Amino acid sequence: MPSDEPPFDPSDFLPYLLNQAAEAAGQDFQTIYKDRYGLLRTEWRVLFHLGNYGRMTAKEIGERAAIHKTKVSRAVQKLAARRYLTRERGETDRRFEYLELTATGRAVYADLRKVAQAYDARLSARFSPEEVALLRSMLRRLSGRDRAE
Amino acid sequence: MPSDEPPFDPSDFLPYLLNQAAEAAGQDFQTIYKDRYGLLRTEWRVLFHLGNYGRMTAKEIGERAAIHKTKVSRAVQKLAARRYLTRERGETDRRFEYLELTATGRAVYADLRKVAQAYDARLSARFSPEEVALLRSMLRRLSGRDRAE
DNA sequence: GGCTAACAGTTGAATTTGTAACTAACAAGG
DNA sequence: CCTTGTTAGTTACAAATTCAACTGTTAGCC
Repeated sequence: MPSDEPPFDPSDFLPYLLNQAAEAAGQDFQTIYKDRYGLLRTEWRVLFHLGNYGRMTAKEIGERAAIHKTKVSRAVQKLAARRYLTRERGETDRRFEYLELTATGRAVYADLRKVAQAYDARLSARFSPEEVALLRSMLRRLSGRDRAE
Repeated sequence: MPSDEPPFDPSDFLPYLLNQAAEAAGQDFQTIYKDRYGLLRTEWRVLFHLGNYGRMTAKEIGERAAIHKTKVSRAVQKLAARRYLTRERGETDRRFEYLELTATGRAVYADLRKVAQAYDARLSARFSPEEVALLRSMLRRLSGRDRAE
């Protein structure tokens, strides 16, 4: 016996829809970095941030990417074990560790970056440029990382 | 040393953006069903599907909501333990189990549904009706549940 | 019937994540 | 210096998720 009240399809519920879309959109790409380099999602993100912005600390990565520090910590450990990045203690403040991609790490980054761009283009191609632009801006606002609320 | 190539900010990458938005959008609501009824996300989803569409099997739920069968199985077990739903073996085919909310389950559903609707309205209010409509339709297409690709 | 394959759902072991407590390093005030 | 508080990062333990193998049941086909 469904409810008597006006239907409220779960698939109209924004958080639900966002989730479904995010999962579906990330699926194929996930298998690429997983199968090709054995990376986990967090690892891929950390790699991506370092590749794009260069040397930075774990804390910075966590803040920029909104990843919890324990996740960053574990991802960094795995990436370091694979020689994708090097860690260097801060000289003035020894609590920090400066992370930087190795040549290997940069090569992986460059490869995945290409794939990511192509993948993004493929997703975007399903809509008009204006639609995609609006989508991006709305998603940014929803994610609360855009100071425009 | 960031890459020499044109920047490709991770936060421009659609799967990434979708993920961030989904996480942010779901956060507050998650604490509601968690704190108020001790439900896990999957449990809440199963409850919602049964509340909205009425009696159905675990398999149907899994297909509609794109939840893996083991997740559904465990969610159903917890919901049954809390007497939120009843399970009934199919008479013609005893492999199936027909799931249905109890009065308690329906009450929980009704309450959460109200909250969800209000929550959705609050999220949507940040945009124009046209924008929200477009967002929903794009998300549906991305999630691949809309046969329009 | 009796064999095999397919299917709904469950369970167990291995991964992954989340929470909280922890270590090591610095900073500020006395 | 020596407390007290804060910060960057790690670790330990519990909770959740995944993957694969498993049970019980039905269907097809000889």
